Amino acid sequence: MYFIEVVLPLSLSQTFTYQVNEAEFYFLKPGFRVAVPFGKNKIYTALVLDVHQNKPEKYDAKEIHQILDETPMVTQTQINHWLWIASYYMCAIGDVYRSAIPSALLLESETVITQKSTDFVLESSLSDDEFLVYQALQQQSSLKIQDVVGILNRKNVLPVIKQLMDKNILFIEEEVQENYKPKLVKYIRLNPDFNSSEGLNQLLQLLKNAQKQREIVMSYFQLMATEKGKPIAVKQLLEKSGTTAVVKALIDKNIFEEYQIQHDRVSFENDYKSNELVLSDAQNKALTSIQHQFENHEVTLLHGVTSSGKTEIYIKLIEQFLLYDKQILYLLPEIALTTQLVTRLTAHFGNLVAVFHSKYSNDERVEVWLQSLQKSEKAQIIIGARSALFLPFHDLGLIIIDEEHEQTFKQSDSAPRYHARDAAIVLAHFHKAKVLLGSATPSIETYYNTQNKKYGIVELTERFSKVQLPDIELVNLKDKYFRKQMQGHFSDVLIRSISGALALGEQIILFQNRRGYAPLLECMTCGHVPQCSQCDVSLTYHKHKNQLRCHYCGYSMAKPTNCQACSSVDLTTKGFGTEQIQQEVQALFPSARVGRMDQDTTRGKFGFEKIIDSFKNLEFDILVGTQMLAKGLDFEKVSLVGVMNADNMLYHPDFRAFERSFQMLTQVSGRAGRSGKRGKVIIQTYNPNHNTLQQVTNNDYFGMYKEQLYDRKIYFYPPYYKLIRITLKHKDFEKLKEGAMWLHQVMSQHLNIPVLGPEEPGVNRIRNEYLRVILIKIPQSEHLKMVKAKISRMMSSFEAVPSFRSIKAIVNVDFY
DNA sequence: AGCACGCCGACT
DNA sequence: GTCGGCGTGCTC
Repeated sequence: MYFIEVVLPLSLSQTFTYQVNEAEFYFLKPGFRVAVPFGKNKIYTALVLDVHQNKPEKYDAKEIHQILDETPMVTQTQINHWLWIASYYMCAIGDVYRSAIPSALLLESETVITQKSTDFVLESSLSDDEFLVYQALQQQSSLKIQDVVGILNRKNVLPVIKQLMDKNILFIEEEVQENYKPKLVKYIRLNPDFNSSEGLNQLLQLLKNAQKQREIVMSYFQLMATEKGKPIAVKQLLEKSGTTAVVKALIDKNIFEEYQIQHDRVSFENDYKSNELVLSDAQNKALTSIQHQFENHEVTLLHGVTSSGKTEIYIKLIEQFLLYDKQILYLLPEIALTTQLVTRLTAHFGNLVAVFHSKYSNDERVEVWLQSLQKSEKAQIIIGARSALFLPFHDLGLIIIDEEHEQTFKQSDSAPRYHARDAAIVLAHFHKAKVLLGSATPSIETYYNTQNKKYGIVELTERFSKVQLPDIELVNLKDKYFRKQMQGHFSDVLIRSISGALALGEQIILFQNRRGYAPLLECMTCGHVPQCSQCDVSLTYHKHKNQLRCHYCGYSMAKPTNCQACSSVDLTTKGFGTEQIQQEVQALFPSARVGRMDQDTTRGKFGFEKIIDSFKNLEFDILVGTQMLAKGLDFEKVSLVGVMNADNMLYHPDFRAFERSFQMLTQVSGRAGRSGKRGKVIIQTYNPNHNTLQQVTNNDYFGMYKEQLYDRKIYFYPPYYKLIRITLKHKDFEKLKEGAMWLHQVMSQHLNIPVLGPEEPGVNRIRNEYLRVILIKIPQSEHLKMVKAKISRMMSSFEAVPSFRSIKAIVNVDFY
C-alpha cells in the first residue's frame, strides 16, 4: 500500500492522504503537483508534502486523479518555509499554498454535461426545465454548469441535472484544463529550396506577376541582412510591408515556411551598457562596512538618510553576490516602485533581472516561477513586492529589503497574514543567505535589533552629492488662525514659499493624509452627519463626483441637497482632504498646474506610474497627495514640501502613531531638494512643540527611537512584547458581545500574560458586521510556540461552542 | 472553498 | 402543499 500526504489550495489546516500505485510511489517526491478528487465531484491541484506507506485507519484513502508534473514544481525549502509561515502566523497551510503559487498552476475541474447516446427520449416525460436543458444539448454537444444557469435563468440548477441523470438522458464528468499557455510567436523563413542563387532566380520568376508578394519577399531579404541571420518574426515582416493575407498566400505557395518559437512574456531588452558605477567615498565606506557586518551577522541594517544613494550601494552589493553565482531577491514595499527600479537595474545587469508581483498577469507569473525553478539566468535577480518571497529560489545569496519600515510589507487583509520582512529573514536563514534592510527611518523593532547586536548596522549620514538635508519649518496653526494669516488651509508662510518656488520654476509637493474633499458633511441646523448604512463611519464627501462615499465598504450615494434628518438645506463640511487642498491651491495660484495623487486618482494598472511620470516630466507644478508620496520616489525638481496638517497622524489611536508620523514626515520631507539645492519643508500643526515634530525638524532619529522605546517598555508593546490580535465579527451584536467575553475570559484564565479587551474598535461595524478585538501581549520570557499552541487550542474550543460557531475569528500575529 | 443536508418562510 | 432561503458539517 502506497500513500501520499498532500495539501489542498483551500483554507484547511490538515493535510490529506491519497493512495497511489507502486510506480507513482517511486516517482513522486515532495513538491509535485497532483490532481486529486476532493469532496463530491471536484478535482483540485494538491501539492505533495510527503510520500509514505502508513495506511490511514479511520477512512479509505481515495486514489489520485493524475500527476501533473515531471519534476517538482515546488522545492523542499519552499515547503519548509511555507510550513513555518503557517505555524508562526497561525493560519492554514492551505492558505499559504494557495497564495504562494501562481493561480495559473492551480488547475480546477469544471463539470461538463454531455448527452447519453440513448436511442429514444420521451419528451413528454420531461418537466419544462428538463426539456430546456435537453433541447440545448441537441444544439451543442456539451454544456457547462454556468451555461445551464443561463438557459434556465436560475441559480440552483443541480436538481434538474440530477433528474435528467436519473432519467438516463445525460451524464456529467469533470474536466481539468491547464491554465498556463506558453506564448508562441509566429516566425517565418524562406523555403530552403530557394536558398541557392538558382533557386532565387526561380523565385523571382515565380512572382513576376505578384507585385505585393514580391515586395514582401524583398523586405524579407532586407530583414535577413539587418538581423544578421536571426529568426524573422511575422510581425516584424508585416511592419515593413504587406498584409497577413499576402504572407499567407506565400506560405500556401510553399515559398515561406511558418514556425513558432516560445517567447518569454516579460523581457527587458534594454541595451545595457555595463558602465562602471562610481560610488562616493561615503557610499564606498558603507559598502565595505556592510560586507564587514555580514561576516558575523545574517541581517544588517543600512540606515541612510533620504537620498543618500542607497540604491547604488545595493547594486554594488548585488554585483558581488553575482560573482559567486548567487540568486538575489530585492523586495520593495510598493508595486509602483518596481518600474523605476527595473530601469535602473536592467541598465546594469541587463537580462539577469526578473520582476514578480501581484499585478503581473497569471501567465507572466508562471514564467518567472519556472525561470527561477529552472535556474535560468533570467531569474538571477528578482525584484518584487512581498509575494515574490514565495518563488522557488535556488542558491539564494542575498535579500535586500528596501524601505524596511513600510507597513505594506505586512499582509493584513487575508491569510496568510505574514510580514514580508520577517518572513524573508527566516527564508534567508533556510538558504544561509544574507539580508540587507534599508531605510532612512527604520522601524523601532529593527533598530532595537541592531542595538542589541542581533543585526549589524551601517550608518550613512551624508546625502548623495552632499546636498544638505531640507530645512524644516514648523508653522503654528493656532497662532496663524488667531492672527488671521490663513487663507483656507494655507498659512501665509506656506503661500509665500509656494509663490517663491513657482517663480523659480521649481516643483512643490503638498501632503495631506486624507483623500476626498472632506471627511464629513454636517447639518448646521440639527448636527446630523450622514453615516454609512453598512458601517459605523461617517461618509466622506467627494466633491468632483458630488458623492458621499464610505472608505470602508465602498458604498456611495449622491450628495443630498438637504439634511436627511431635518430637511434643512444648511449643510457644511468638516475637515479637509486632498481634493479640497487641490481646489484651494488652484484658486490661490490660478496659473499653476496642479495634480493630485491618492487612491481615487491612481486606480488602474498604471495609474500610479502615469501620475509619477507626468510629475517627473514637469507636466505639473504642484502635486497634492496622500502618504503614497512618502514612498521612496525621486523627483529632481522638487524644492518645497508642504505638510498641510501633521496633527491627524500624530493622534491616531495606535501605539505606533508617533513612530509612523516621524517616518512619514521624514520621508515626505526627503522628497525636497535633490539636485544641488537645499530643500524647504513646511509643516503646519497645532502642536509645534510636540516631541515627535521636534525630532522630525532636527532629524533626530535616535531621539525618537529612545523616547518611543521607553514608551514601548512601560506600556508592554513591541519589541518587548509580541502582540497577537484576534478580531471577532458577527452581524448579531449581542451574540458577538457574548462570544467575545467568553473567549477573553478563557484566554486570560489560561494564559498567564496580559489579554486585553474585548474592545470595540474605533470603527465597530463594517459591511453590517460588528467587530470586537482581543489583544494578547506575549512577553519575551514566554515560549512563543507554546503560547500560540495554547491560543490555537482555545480557538478550537471557541468554535466548538455551537452558538459561537458562526462568529468569524481572525487571528493576526504581529499585526503592526 | 464547494456542496449536501436540513429546517423554516412566500408562492403556485 | 413546494421552492428556495441559508445555517451546519464534511471533505482524505
